[in-house]
Amino acid sequence: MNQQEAEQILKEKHIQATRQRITILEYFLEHKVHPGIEEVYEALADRPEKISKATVYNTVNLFEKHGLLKALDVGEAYCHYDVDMDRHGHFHCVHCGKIWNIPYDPEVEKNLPPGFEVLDEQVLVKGLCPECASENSERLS
Amino acid sequence: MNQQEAEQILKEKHIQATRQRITILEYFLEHKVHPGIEEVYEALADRPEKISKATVYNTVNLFEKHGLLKALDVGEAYCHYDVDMDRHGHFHCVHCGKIWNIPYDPEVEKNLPPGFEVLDEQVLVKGLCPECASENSERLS
DNA sequence: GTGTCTGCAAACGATTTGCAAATTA
DNA sequence: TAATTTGCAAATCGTTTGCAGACAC
Repeated sequence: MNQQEAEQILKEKHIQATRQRITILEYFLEHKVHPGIEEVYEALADRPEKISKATVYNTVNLFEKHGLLKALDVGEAYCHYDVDMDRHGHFHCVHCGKIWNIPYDPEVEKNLPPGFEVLDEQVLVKGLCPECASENSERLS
Repeated sequence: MNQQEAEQILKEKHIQATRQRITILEYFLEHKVHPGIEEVYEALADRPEKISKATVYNTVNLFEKHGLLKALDVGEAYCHYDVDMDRHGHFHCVHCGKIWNIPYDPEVEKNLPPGFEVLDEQVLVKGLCPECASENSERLS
């Protein structure tokens, strides 16, 4: 089902729908929780249609250029990617490393001096997720 | 003047005030507009007290750990650093690469589900600065 | 004097790239 | 068949690290 959806999306964007590109986009559609390159590569390694890491990199860059994905850099060594293009921010737990989507109000642009043209905005909050926060307070008590 | 200020700050933070650390912190205090490692290194290369790039890296990491600086990743290959620890966001011009400080209202936390503990937040807007935006519209007309 | 910091060069790790073989239309 | 894409391995580049000598206290 996602296979066909992925192929359809690629055709709409006028991106040649190769086996590898369909598989990678399908993976992103099924795993919207911000995978990294390594994660995509590992996940697809055991499939019959083997995909090299260079292809994962090139494909993800291509997708980003066409607006199918957004890079999400939380300060780790590598980058995460996000297929969800709706406006939302991210919460990054500095303890367990998990990333959550969070809502935020559209107020950034109203504070911008005139003349600036907005193309994209990112809101990133770092801290402790509920689980890690409670672990932490237990340790202290 | 900044020399003494830098030394003072280091002592307050209980960081051993070496010649290199004072020089690097002094540079950041004089250049708050988000320098990168390379920029700091190049700027201090002609000074009598030569500073290796490894030391710039180690020192900046040390400063960050002690809360003197914040890393600012706008998606370029390398990182920028910001000594201004007051709450503010950044505007990154994707055309000329310049970075501006911008204000934003504190509304992120109120949208956060309960249990999340905030340590830091970053607001990054990408787009065209007034200069590049007008250049761009001229080209189109 | 003793422990910490610096500089150098080598190591590292994520990402990109050149090119021949494979795949797509 | 012609043009594009893939896979591999090598290259790239920002950053980290090991270690001997230099410096701070």
